This record gives sequence, structure tokens and C-alpha cells, in this order.
Amino acid sequence: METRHLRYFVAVAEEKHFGRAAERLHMAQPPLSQQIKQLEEQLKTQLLVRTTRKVELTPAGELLLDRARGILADLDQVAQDVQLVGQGASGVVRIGVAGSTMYRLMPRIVEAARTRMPGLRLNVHGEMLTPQMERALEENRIDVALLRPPVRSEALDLLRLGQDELVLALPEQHPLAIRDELRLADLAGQPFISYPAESAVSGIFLDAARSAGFRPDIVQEARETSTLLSFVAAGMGIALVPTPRSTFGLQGIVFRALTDAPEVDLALASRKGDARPLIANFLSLFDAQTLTPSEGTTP
Amino acid sequence: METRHLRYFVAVAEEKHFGRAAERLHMAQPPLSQQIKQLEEQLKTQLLVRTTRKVELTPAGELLLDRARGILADLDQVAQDVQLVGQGASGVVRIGVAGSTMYRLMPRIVEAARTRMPGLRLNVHGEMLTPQMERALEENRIDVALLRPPVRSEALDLLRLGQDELVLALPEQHPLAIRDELRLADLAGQPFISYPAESAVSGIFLDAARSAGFRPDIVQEARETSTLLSFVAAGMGIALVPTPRSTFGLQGIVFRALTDAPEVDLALASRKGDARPLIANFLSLFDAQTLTPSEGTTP
DNA sequence: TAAAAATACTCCATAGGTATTTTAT
DNA sequence: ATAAAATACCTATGGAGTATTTTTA
Repeated sequence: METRHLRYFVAVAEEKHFGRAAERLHMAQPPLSQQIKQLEEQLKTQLLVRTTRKVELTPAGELLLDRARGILADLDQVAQDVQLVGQGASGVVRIGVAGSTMYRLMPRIVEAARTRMPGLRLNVHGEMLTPQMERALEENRIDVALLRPPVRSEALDLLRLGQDELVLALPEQHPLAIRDELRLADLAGQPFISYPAESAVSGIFLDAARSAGFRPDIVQEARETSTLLSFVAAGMGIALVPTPRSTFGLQGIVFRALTDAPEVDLALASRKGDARPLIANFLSLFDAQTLTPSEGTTP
Repeated sequence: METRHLRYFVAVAEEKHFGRAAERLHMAQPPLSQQIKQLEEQLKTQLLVRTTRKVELTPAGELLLDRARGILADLDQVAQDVQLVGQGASGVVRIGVAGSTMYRLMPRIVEAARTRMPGLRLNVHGEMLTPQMERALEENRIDVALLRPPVRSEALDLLRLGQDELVLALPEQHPLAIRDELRLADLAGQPFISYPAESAVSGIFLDAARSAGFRPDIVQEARETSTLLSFVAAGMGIALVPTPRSTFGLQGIVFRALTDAPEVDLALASRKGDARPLIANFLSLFDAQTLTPSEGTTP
């Protein structure tokens, strides 16, 4: 049974007239009769009762009409869908995201995708650290990653989305809070709360501290900025965090800029080899600074 | 897009090898390549990535593989279903049934249909009287009718299912209840409960009474036997009913046979013109006395 | 008898086959 | 160097067209 048979049958069943159906199909009546006859022979089932005055459907014909319409509609839909996927206008992008980009940047990304690529679905893998995302990309478990450089792998493309300065978070009553100018070196000897050692922000912080001539005393690690700040609020230590716009409702915390603040980037990483139009389209959403630059968030 | 394209594509996508796919399709490799190429051109979408070492699916190809399998399965299913309907092995039979055949005969009919024609679905139109069913048949609102003859129309085929004698139902305390032999004529002058005037049983009763030389005094009509017997139990009158096997839990009723009891048939009626195999098959279930004869019920 | 579907036949488009070339590993 | 897909070309099946006959309301 070819789709031709279905198209022809539906036309005849709807017109209840071979001549008119043939016209509608832009063909002559005899070959149409032949094809219908062939269909009936293949199905070993009479579909139409023909008299010279009228064409009527048998119960089997009624069933076929209904089902054939469905199948033809399916075919049209599939053709459309396949083309959309082929053009990269439709499909699922698996995106790995750093912990708390979830709160400020991710919603913007989701919104941008929703409005400018309606056929796209984002499969979000949250709470990942940069090295985890690198591996996940390499092992094809995710397609793109919203991460903080640097990345080790050479096989990744990076699209910089923005830059944050690390700012100092410290308890309100802390002696350093009254100083109006602070340098990194002033923090030597303080107890620090930090992100996990594997995280990009932690690496940047440690490098910067080493350059400033001290080795920070990390008294506590926290994966999420909200947790980290709550430790600061509790007076356990001070911390450097990527310019947070909210204190997560915590009391007793103040933020101070550093004159020599280390910078952290935020970037979209993807595999260099990945030629899929969907990924290219998704990345192109962010080429033209859709998300205002320096709109970084927390690690 | 022809189903050929789908079959070919599924074969190649599954084998991931044009040569093996061609073998599986019992054809040569070049025309297969051509057809796939044609499909890709029609969809304006690349479906496969070919190298000389391996064939891989694009995301669009993955989608098409999945959907094409579904459509091909649908087609097979449709072909099967159409053939079943064509052979009359599957479909819906709209059956009109006399009121209380529902309780004893209908379940047997449903059971016979279920076991011997699993593809058949019965659409039961209950609580109908013979003349209503005749009209419903003529107007093609039902396909068959389980009714009590006689029927007026010449355009119906009747298949007799069984025969009942009308038995006398009367209050326990009724004077006639002590007589050991009763004839119809003995009932002259009694108050009667009867089925509606249009019903077949009512007609048969009135004819029999006329022959016996009296015109019954009908004090109450009831459509359903259960209702009718409750009137008898209440002492409102006596009644002739088709051999009921249950008293519907009513107290104070007795049944007496009449030596000259009128007989009522039960039959399956169908349109003479109806050549649909489904109807023929359904009726043939009852040709061979599947339902034991004289298993009649109530009107 | 007239309108419509079925036949009979003819033709040609194209699915499918054969031979060969190209390509990527 | 080789396996596999693509290309080139040919063949022939069968889909579609034209002319005509058959059917039935």
C-alpha cells in the first residue's frame, strides 16, 4: 500500500465520484479507477460500492477513509517536523549549567530560547562545576555548557557571555568592613569560605591570592552561593563571590569592592566538532549580545 | 513521500549500511541510494551522514526513523483492520431489544458474540417495542432487532429464536388461583394489567381474547414486566406474561398455565437488503440454535 | 438513454538493475 | 588498498493517458 493509494482513495471517498476525484487529483479517471481497484485487490476487501449513479462506501471503506486521513496527516506532520529539525529550528539541547546561574542568567537564556527558537527544548543539567561540564561535553552527555572559564580541553569552543568581578563578602561587624579601600593583600590571614576546590571560581581566587602573596586559610567550602553567604553571615569567615545582586535575604552581610579584584568570565562552551544546525542556531542566539554583557551572576 | 521511501529509509537506518539494507529489501544498492537521495531532496533535509566506513543518522534522521516506524506500523494495522471489517469479522452492530429480553436473552447474545466474534461490538438500544424497532430498522437507526413477531413490514428478514407460552400471573389470594385447569375464556370479566397497546404481546393477547369470546378490561398498562407484576402483586388485576423465570422478588404472586395459552415468538429481525458481511455473520451465530430454543423471556 | 465507471490499449516516467567511478579510511 | 556509496547509463515495470465499452438508474 503506497501513500498514493491512500490519497486517491480519500479523494474518491470524499467526492463520491471518480470523475470529480480524478479532476481534483489532476489526473484522468481511468487510472484512478485502476489504482482503487488495485488497492481493493491488495486488501482483498471491497471499499466502494459503485453504481453509475452513485459511489458509496462499504463499512471497510468508512474505516479506511478515517484511518487514511490520519496517516496522511501524520505524513505531512512528519515531513514538517523533519525539516524543522533538519534546519535546527526544533529539537532538544542538553545544557549543563553552573550552580547558581540558575537564578539570574538561566531564566534569561530560557526566555531568549523560548521567544526566538520556539521549537527548541532545553534539557537543563544543573549544579555542575566547570570540570564536570567539560567531561560531560566530551562524553556527549550534554551539548552546551554555561560555565566559568578556564577550561582545560582544546576541543571546546567558548562563547563569552560576560564578566564579573569577585567582590568581598564579609560580616557587617568585621573590622575590614570600615576600610574604604581594600586590596587583595589586605585579606591575608583571614578565614575564608570558598567554593569547592574543583570549581573555576575557587581556582581563580587561589591564583589571585598566590599572586597577592598569601595562601588563604579556607575554613569551609560551599557549593552554592546562598549556602556560602550564610556561612559568612554566621561570622565563620569572609568570601569572594561573583557580583551577587541579591543577598538571598540574609542579614548582617556587607559587600566591598577590591581595587585589584580578580575577574571571572561566564561562557557558553560547545564541542568544536559539533556541526548540528540546532546547536549552531542556539549559540547564535548569544552572538549578538542578546544577554547584556557583564550580566554575570554567581558561580 | 511514498511508503516505499519510508520502508527503504527504515531499512538503511536500521542496518546503517546501504548494501545490507538493499539485500534485506531484495533489491540492488544503487536504486536504494537513489531513493534515499530523492527522499532527502523532497524533505530538503539531510537524513544520513555517509562515509565509506559508516552510515550515521542526523537528528532529523533519528526523528524520521522513529516516526516512519510508527506510520508503517499504522499502515499494517489499518490493512488488517480493513480486512477484518471487510470480512464482517469486526465492526459495530446496533441492536434494538425488547424491554426485558435484557435480563435473560440479551446476556446470552452478548456472550455468544463475545466468544465467537471477538471483533464485534454490540451497540444495544434497549426498551423498544416491536413497531418502534421496525421503524428503527427501516430508518437505518439499528441493524438488527430482537423483537416479538408479528411484524408488519415485508422488508424484514426474521430469524426465529424461540417460543414462549403466555402464562397467567395472578394474586395469591385470587379465586382463580385454586382452579387446577384454566382456559382463556375463564378470564372474561377480570381486570387486566397489560403491556402497552402497541406491543406485540398486547396484540397477541387481545387477539386471543377476542377468539375466546371476550374483550378484556385493561385497568393498567406497564411497559416492563417487573412493573406489571408489581401491579398484579398489589391486587390491581391479573395479567398474561411470557413465561417469566423470576418473580423479580415479588411476594404474593402465583403463575398458572392455561390449556389454550397463546404463544409468542422471539425473533431477530434484519433488513432484507442488508448484505453487509458483519450482519450476516452476526445472524449466522443464531442459525444453528446456539441459544437453546424455547428459551424465551419476557416481552 | 445518459451519465458514470470499467476495459482495452498505448505510452512514457521512473523504479530498479548493471557497470563503473569516486571517496574515505 | 579496499570497502562502500555515488554516478552513469540502461531496462522494463506499471502508472497514467486516450478511446471505447459496459452498466444501471
